Amino acid sequence: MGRIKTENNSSRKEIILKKSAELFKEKGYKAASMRELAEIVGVEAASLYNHIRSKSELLHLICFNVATHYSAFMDEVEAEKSNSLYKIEKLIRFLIDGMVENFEEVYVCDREWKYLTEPYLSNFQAQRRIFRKRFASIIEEGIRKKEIKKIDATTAVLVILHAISGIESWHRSKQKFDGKELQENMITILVGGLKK
Amino acid sequence: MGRIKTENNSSRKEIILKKSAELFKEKGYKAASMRELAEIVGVEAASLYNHIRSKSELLHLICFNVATHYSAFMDEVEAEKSNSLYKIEKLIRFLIDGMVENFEEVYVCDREWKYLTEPYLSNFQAQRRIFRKRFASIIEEGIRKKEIKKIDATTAVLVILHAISGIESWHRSKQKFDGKELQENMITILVGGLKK
DNA sequence: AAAATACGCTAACTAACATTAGCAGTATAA
DNA sequence: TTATACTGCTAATGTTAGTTAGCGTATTTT
Repeated sequence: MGRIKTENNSSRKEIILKKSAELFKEKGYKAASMRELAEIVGVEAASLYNHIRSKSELLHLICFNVATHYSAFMDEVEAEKSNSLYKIEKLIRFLIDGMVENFEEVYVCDREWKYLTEPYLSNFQAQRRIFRKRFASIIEEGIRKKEIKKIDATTAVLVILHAISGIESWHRSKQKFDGKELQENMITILVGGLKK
Repeated sequence: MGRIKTENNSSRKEIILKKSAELFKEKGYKAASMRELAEIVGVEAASLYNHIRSKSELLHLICFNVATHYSAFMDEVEAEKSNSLYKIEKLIRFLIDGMVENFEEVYVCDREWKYLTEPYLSNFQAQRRIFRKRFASIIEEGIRKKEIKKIDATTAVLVILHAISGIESWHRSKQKFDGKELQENMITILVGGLKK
């Protein structure tokens, strides 16, 4: 078939990874086959294994890339000296940006992580739990400081995260799509719903 | 193995359907196998086919049960003579109730519908599109009547629906769980975010 | 230029999958 | 009680899956 084109200093493995995220997003991890992936990449299925260890390696690379990215941003936000509502707004904007820019990876991480194998599965779940707890702490801080309504912080986190991960439907319905406008609308609804 | 117990006037087919929803929810449609389902039901895999036509029939029965249920409730709400915010609150409560009471079916309908086969797939997508449009119309009506902030109604629908479908995480984190409290928190955040 | 490594190919393997055929026992209705 | 439909079983079929082995060619390194 010919070899994988390796342009703009991304390795062959990175190309496979990127294409696999697109495929996993479209078909779902289980329904996506290595033969399909190979065809997209422009190579025979067996050739993929010169670059990757297994199908499941692709999934866990995708998931942990996203998780690490999220965790790093949370570090930044926590370090900041500003009120809780602003921190939350910043988080929401970051998450929406991530959804818009790295759509496939984030989507796969959100919806397909359950097919991770041990020990990655447990590790991933732990990271996710921690992220949510840190998010909830910021909300609780806001409630204590009377910036935010008295609500259950866990539920609020859940509402925010799932509202954002739902952006995929948006993607499908409007092809030309204004990330900024989306952000402003969601901030209005979500931050508006929290503000006292 | 023995035959399927058919207690409290539910047919064998209904038992299989119920169990399949649980299995599809836990493993995902593609990853769930008929052999697993058979074992759960207490029978050999081949025996299932005395009651159902195929694996995919199970999925489309689940999805269309939910879709029909949703559509019927939307009829009710639209017929009502009340302000938009109240209608929206009613819809949100209904959707949360559905998520809490028929958890598996709703979850599967939400996350696994893409594995429907034609012509069911197109049909389902159409029904879903219509439901969302009707929901958005109620929000737009509220905006016109100045009950609701000036936001993009489509985005608002998306935020609400995905926030609710995210209740699954809740399910996992707290086993003993108060549906009413969840409802009040979500109404506060979501309706609060819309109200002018 | 020679040696070593990277890469892609064909062919094959094993496992799991949904589903069907055909047969036997069991409940139901005549 | 006999006939009919129902329900379950074993065995088998055809597909598709992920992955490996082994070989040849291209590229990179020495």
